Amino acid sequence: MKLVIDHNSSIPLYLQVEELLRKLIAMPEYQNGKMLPNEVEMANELGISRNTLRQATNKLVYEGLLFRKKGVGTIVTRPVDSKAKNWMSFTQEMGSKGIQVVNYDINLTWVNPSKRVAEFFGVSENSKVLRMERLRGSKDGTFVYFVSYFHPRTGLTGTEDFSRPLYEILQNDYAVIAKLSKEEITAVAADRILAKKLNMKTGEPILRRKRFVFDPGRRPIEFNLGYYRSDSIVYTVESERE
Amino acid sequence: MKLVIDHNSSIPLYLQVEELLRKLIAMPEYQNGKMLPNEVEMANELGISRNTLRQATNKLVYEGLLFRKKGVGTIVTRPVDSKAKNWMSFTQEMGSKGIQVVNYDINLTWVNPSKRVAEFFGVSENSKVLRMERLRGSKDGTFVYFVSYFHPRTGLTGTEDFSRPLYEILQNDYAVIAKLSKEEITAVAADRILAKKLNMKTGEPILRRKRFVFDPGRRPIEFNLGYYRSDSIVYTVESERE
DNA sequence: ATTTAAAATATGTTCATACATTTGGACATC
DNA sequence: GATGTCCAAATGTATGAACATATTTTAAAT
Repeated sequence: MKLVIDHNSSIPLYLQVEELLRKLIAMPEYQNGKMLPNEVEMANELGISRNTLRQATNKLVYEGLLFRKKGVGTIVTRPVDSKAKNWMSFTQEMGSKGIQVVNYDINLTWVNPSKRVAEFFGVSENSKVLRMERLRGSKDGTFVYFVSYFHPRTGLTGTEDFSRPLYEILQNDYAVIAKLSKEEITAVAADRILAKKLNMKTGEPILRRKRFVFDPGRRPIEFNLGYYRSDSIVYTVESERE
Repeated sequence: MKLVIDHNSSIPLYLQVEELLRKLIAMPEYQNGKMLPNEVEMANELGISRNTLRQATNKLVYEGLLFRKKGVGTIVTRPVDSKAKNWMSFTQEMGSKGIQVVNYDINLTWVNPSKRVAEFFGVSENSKVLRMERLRGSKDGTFVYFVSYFHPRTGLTGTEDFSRPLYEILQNDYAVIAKLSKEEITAVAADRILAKKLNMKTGEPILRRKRFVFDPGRRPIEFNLGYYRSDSIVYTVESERE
């Protein structure tokens, strides 16, 4: 693609470049984790300063369409849309409280998605999605939880270092950014299987969380289903209204 | 307010300034449409370049906390919808789904607060707070929940029309505005009393929500403790991150 | 072959500067 | 009083440069 802008236009250069970048990263050859040309080179090619180019890219970075890695380059995530903050992964949540989290068990298989999960990912119920099951808890055994993560096309192989937060793995290694999360929380009674996993009695109350995770383009990237021993884990929400 | 930053810190100047600005615009004298000092002057005062100052401001502009008017200045906006659109009172939630909510029982008394509630309100455990207990549900009996509301000094008398949403009553009649909410959600087993109220069996799982509510000045205005039959009520959360 | 060190590469931060554009007020004019 | 002109002030756009820092690649040393 030829990178050209109009230096005599009344439209500011940085806006022209922003538009250009949007078109650029929408092209197939830039989809999904590809790197943009480096800043200095690209600025030269466009006949603008590096600062002006950065002014253009900043907007897209903020929107989550691009993200920059110092010393490496600027990487295309996946398209469109943005807003604000909140939520961490559980490792981080626990880590920030000085509690060490241990993966007791990790199980990786390809399975047929349930109807709802298939619908969420927009795939057939006959297709396969990656399911990662994790039993996790603190070293001292004061809390335990069990989560199943479902992934469609993210390219996870199963050989990753899963002691790192999952979102970090996805972002750094696969340019997939978790941006929006919708969760449903209910209380359920532990069945035999769960009770055994979580070291509690059948029928005792468990907190169940279904989480639907989207990338900046509102495309589904993960579904996860978590069961938490509620005597040890409290789910907290903070929200503000206008 | 003295505008000072640390030029020898390892934290980038623009981030320091960003934090500073956040504090600045949170102050009463900058609330609601007030203008910030102009860029050139402010940059001088901070001992940084105008560019660096703008880099800091940009973030807040993007978040909607500030907006700039060319030829005029930079203006502090009204704090608008910074986090989740999330949380309404339950009446509204249900109302928006076309389900009619009925107050089966309302109980109003003055009680001593628990240790945590006393701490939250900043009052003594020997003082009295208003407790309003509500058993509510749908007319057809498909769901039921039980909530206790605790209020310190809001002036509620108990003679109000409680078919209206509580937040509406507080806002319209007492100029108390619920702005921030922190919630803790756990799963617990129904005890005899709760089981009877909610028409379920002892030991069955219930969703318990503790909610701490603050006004715009971060002053505590309500604590409430809700128990929800989880087979009929799902708690949903939607959050976005940067 | 493995480890270490250095260099190359890319983004990150910061500054100084210049000119453009928009707005609002002062002032003169009709 | 209404209108128009001009100026000052504030943000908007753009450049060029320098150095910092993180990452990867390359080369050297062991």
